[in-house]
Amino acid sequence: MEADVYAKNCPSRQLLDRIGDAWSVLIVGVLKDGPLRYTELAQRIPGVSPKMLTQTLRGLERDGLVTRTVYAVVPPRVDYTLTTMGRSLLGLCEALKDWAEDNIADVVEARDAYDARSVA
Amino acid sequence: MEADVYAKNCPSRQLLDRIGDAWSVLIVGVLKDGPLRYTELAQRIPGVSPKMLTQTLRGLERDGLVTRTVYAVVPPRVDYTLTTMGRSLLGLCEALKDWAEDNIADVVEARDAYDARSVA
DNA sequence: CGGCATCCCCCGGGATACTG
DNA sequence: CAGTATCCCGGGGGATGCCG
Repeated sequence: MEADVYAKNCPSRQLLDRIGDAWSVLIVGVLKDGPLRYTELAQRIPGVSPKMLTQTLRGLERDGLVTRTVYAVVPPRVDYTLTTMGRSLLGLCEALKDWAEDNIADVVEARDAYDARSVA
Repeated sequence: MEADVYAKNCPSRQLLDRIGDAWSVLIVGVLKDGPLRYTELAQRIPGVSPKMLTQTLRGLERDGLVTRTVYAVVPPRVDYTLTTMGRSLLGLCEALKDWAEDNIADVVEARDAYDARSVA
């Protein structure tokens, strides 16, 4: 299989979009220690709307990165877990997260410098 | 510096968006072997519109990941190069690209299975 | 609890055309 | 060559409200 993200119509480009999506990265990252319920996910990812949370989870499930388990109890309980493929993405997500956190200071500085230049 | 992508208002989230952006990943990846001109970039990234190319390059430049060098010649010549920080992203971009290309087959399969289930 | 439906607004981003 | 300018459409994504 010769997938090539530099090929215009290669589906691997869509995949790049998915794993680049900030919500996806955050969700995968937060699932690293085990299954979480819908509400727990919402709590650990401040700022995510119910809509985006559901939507992103559905996408991850469809792509085989996350498993959705429904328990037939009252009140309802739904667990989300990483699949094997999802777990293979963990390293990348953490690296992404670490890089962002390590370099944000320099980036902010670069932005200020750039913006100051534009004004002048 | 305590950056935390899981903090709602931390600028590192914006950074996550930037390095997650597919165009950014592709541009950084294609610059790994050295400087390229605007047109060369356009050629090596099929499907990118002039607008998105310029816009993404400006963003990368502003964030201090790419250097833009203008030569005062006719016809005009502009080179784009990775900065040191930009180069520090290279490993990540390649890992992203590799993961996408390695796993797209499984993902497509998972999607088909998921969609078949929905129809039924 | 864990959603899905709806409304609605904003803007990302493609296509096209023009300029220094 | 390396953009900028303009138009325009689709959809991303927030807010709200309802259901099993």
